[in-house]
Amino acid sequence: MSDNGRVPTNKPDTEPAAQREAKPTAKKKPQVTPSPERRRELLDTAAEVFAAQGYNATTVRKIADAAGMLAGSLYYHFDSKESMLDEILSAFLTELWEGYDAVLAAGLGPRETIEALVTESFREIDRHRAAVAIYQKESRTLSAQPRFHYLSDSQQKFEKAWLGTLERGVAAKVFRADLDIRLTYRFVRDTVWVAASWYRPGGQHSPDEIARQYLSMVLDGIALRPT
Amino acid sequence: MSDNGRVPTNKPDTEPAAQREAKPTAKKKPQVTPSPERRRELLDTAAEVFAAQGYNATTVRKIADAAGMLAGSLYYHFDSKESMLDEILSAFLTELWEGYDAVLAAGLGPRETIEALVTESFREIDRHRAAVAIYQKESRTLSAQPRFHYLSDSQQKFEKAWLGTLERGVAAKVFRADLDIRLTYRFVRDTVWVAASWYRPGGQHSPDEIARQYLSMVLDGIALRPT
DNA sequence: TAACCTACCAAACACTTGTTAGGGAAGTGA
DNA sequence: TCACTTCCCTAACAAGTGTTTGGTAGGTTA
Repeated sequence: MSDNGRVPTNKPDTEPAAQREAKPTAKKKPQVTPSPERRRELLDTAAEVFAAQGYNATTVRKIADAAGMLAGSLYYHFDSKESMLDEILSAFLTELWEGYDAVLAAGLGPRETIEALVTESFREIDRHRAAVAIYQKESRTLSAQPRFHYLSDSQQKFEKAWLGTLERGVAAKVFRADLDIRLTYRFVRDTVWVAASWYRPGGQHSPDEIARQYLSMVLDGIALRPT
Repeated sequence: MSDNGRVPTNKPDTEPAAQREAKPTAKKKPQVTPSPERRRELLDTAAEVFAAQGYNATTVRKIADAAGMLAGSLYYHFDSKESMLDEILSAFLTELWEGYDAVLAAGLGPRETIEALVTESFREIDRHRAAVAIYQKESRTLSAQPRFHYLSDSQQKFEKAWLGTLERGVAAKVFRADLDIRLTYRFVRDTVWVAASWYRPGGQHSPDEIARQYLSMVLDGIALRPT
């Protein structure tokens, strides 16, 4: 994606902890225990609204509307609008890196690694369309905030994985050596992730088919060459 | 770009008109005449802030800060935050279409047309980086508003030009016929315009050099093929 | 029945938002 | 000197913002 890095700090762990203990130093959230299923539901609708309107343009009242409740009621489940965003993004990144790490650990050749990463990316777009769209729009500004520093971490790890693979490919003479490698990296990265802005699940092509055609274009180009 | 269409309605003309006449039916803006140069200056700083923070996250007070004045003072030059955005985007689109129309009228072959359009696009990104970034982030949501309907118009015209050229190229056997043409369109379109998110003028590569390498990747792919 | 918990509502809070109204200082032209 | 214009400031406005507080209906457990 256009701005990413380390595998996210395991938010899903730190937060339930805060709920369980309810230390006297922690100011908010008494010992209520909202169900995780309902939280997931609400996060999904929140993600849709964020993706459609943009995070800042989305009011908590709009989210509540979409969820069929009043604004204040959201605060039974979450302690702020920001932490909804946080949970949406970190959940997405956690799952993304599960897939990526598996690919990177498989010991494939450079070309096959790129193919697997692209395919995996389109599958993530398919599964987390809203989260990816939010990430695309907001990550640049968010990563300045300490709370969302894990976005920068992820971005760095992301760049290392892709750039490294491309460099391996150049060394192994499977990728062209006459291109600026960082330009190539941004090219491949962006072409994949912008797709989240137009992709709709259940469309004409499956994620794997889109990945196949994208890879064909990126690797071999769109020009017809004489046989 | 990712969401575009017709050449913008000539805003630059309708508005000075409204100022000159000052009809009794027009509610606001008395007969003051702010200098166009100062307006341009302020629009440039506003565009930078919009691009950096996002339109909705940008308060008029932040713009005023960046311009070294107070929020209310902006309303001497503009009648709303929204009309600043309007002017930024329509000025950009006007210039963009000047370049595009010249290319399309030149009667080039399909491949040469794509090359010229891509090169022109990177030059526009170089000149209107902020406006392009704003356009990328906000056009999807804005085009729903009647005021910004010219964004949809531009998007349609844009798609027609690029898709038509690609189809001509397939018919002329200079582009591959085995790809989904709409996928190809989005691929080429997005690869070009996302560049606005990372491009900084005065960087390592000139716009023309970036265009050259991008074209090389898009047309011939990044894979090294046996000679 | 009583106690308790979950999930929401009703109503307000302090603050920020875009915008406006009434100036006033500095310059220009007569 | 006077009138006028340009450009900004001060101070406020109403609406909308995220968030909190104190409930309460309905279910579950004892």
